[in-house]
Amino acid sequence: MKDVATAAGVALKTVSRVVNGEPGVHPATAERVRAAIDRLGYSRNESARVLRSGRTATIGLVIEDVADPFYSGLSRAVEGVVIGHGCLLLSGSSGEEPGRERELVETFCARRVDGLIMVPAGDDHTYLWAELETGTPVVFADRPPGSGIDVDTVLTDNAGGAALAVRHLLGHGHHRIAFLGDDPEIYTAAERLRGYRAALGGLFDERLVWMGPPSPDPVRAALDGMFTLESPPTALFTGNGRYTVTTLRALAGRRVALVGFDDFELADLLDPAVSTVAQDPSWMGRVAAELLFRRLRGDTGRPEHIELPVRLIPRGSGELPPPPR
Amino acid sequence: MKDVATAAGVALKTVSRVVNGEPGVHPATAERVRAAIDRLGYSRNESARVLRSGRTATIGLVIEDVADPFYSGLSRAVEGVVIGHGCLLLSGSSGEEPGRERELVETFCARRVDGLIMVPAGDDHTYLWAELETGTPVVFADRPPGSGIDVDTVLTDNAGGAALAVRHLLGHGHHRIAFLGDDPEIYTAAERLRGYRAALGGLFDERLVWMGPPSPDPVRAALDGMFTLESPPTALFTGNGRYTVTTLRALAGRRVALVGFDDFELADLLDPAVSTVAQDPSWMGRVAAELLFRRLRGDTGRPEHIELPVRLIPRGSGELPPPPR
DNA sequence: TTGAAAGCGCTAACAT
DNA sequence: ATGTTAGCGCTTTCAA
Repeated sequence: MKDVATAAGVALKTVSRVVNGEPGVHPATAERVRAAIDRLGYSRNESARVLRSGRTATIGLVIEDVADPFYSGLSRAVEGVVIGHGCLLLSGSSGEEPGRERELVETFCARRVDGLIMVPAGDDHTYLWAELETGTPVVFADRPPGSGIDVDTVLTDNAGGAALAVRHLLGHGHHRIAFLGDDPEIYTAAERLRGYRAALGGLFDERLVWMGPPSPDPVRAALDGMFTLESPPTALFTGNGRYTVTTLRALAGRRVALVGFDDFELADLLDPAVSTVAQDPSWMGRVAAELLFRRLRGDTGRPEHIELPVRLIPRGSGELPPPPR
Repeated sequence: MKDVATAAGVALKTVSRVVNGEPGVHPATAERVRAAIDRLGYSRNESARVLRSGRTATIGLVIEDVADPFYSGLSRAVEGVVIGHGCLLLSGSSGEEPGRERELVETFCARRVDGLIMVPAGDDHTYLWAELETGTPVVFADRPPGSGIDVDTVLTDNAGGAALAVRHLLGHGHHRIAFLGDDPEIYTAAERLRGYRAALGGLFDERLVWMGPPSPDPVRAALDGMFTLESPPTALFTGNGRYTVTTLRALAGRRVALVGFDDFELADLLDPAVSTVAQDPSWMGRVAAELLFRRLRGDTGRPEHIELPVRLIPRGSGELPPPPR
């Protein structure tokens, strides 16, 4: 900046004004400065600007895994809003590990992000206290913060979506509906189980519930176990997109009624086409990011707790009737 | 840092030493400092560190779209390597717009990233000259840089993969093999067309080639046109994952032999299961990132041009015989 | 083993 | 409309 000033025959501050588009610079002077900038290939050092001004124009995003379509969709939406506000996005994947989540958050905070959006992996977020006190806004997405923290949160109506799926299957004559989902330690899985159970009421049978990681072998074993019960399931409700796919593979062509939580590409091309309870990851990302920027603009209202609705997309698999007895 | 120093009764420099794990601090002193750090909830201001030291420990990644599984897989792999080197990843999507690509690169450079990995959207990268001269290493992935720039590059064997697909279909008795792919302005699309054409030799017929954006209506129209030819195609080769899916939808159940470039989840569950030419996005990401860190470690050898092999995964659709005449 | 001082490149506050 | 000065929080350099 000093060199540009010398080259343009002005003071350093004038260059700063031009670079920042501040008013009160004579057009001709500004032009001279811009010419010097181009000639010297100058570009402002953001670290220095941040150090002085305290504003980084950076938002941190912690998700579970960029390679998961749900989170990459969410990322893309967050990125869009962030860019639209002239900011840059730092992002990282926790891989469902609380320690990694915390490391990422601490790294982002050390870089003085203006705000943070996170899909938590752990359930203890008291380590955020210090940062929250300095005024950095934090928005939780997809899963709520652990106890002791109350900030803006954007969730999906998980229980409602699960109930929707179960009622849909009940409506098509099923009484034995199994649930396969993630470990209930994961918030969304627990909520979906809750909705499933509530909608089933007296029909609930714990032998038709299996929760664990969505790996092929355990899922196949679980299904085999259920199908050899005296009164086997006639319909399945799968707790997320990965589960749906793993389950479909394990079924190996057997035609069983199925509704899956999470929509996925190609659901319409399978045979039967797969009925799903669809969340909208872009919507969640957009809402979370907008909530964050509202805080950055100075909104100090009470924390918002938004629950996004889901919709059931009937495509065939969820409308299969129970087999005749 | 000053406050921590005061609290611990040492000089500021000693705190700096402890924070950076520099040697030459008495264990007891270090312990006092660490206690003060915890008590005060201190975390180092990275901007100040960067300003002074010049090293940001940050890598920039420009891709086409995080929400595309190919690029999200690549991102995840890059992130892994970057984190493993104690750095942070800045990433952004160009959305296939050269202007946006350049903006992202400039933003990253203004933030003084230590290095850059990019999937270019445009074909003029002379704007990188200034940055390259300052010693910032740049690695191109998936597509090569425009002329005038020679840096490390990691590509897929696009032409070879296309030829593999075509030879596979020829081997199953097809003579009329259509190609549907992106606009040849996109490097990978042009290369795949080249491989397709080379493998077909005299059988090449430009009426069986359609290139454009992978939108449902145009693709359906193109297919309809080809299938009403006097001598219609008996097999299709689709130029990327999105194309494969769009084409499958447009086929609406018609059984036509098909091999798609890019593997995708669920390819095995469709009927017929889809044969693909599989690239490995994670591998590409890892190789690109490792190339970058090699440069950051000071390797000044000539630019590397790596071409990753692909493999054909036969699943059924590529092995369908031509219909009897 | 520890500390003091200089200064990275910029912007805020205050002149002129 | 333009310039001057101080200082953001840290690392580097040099000294004790």
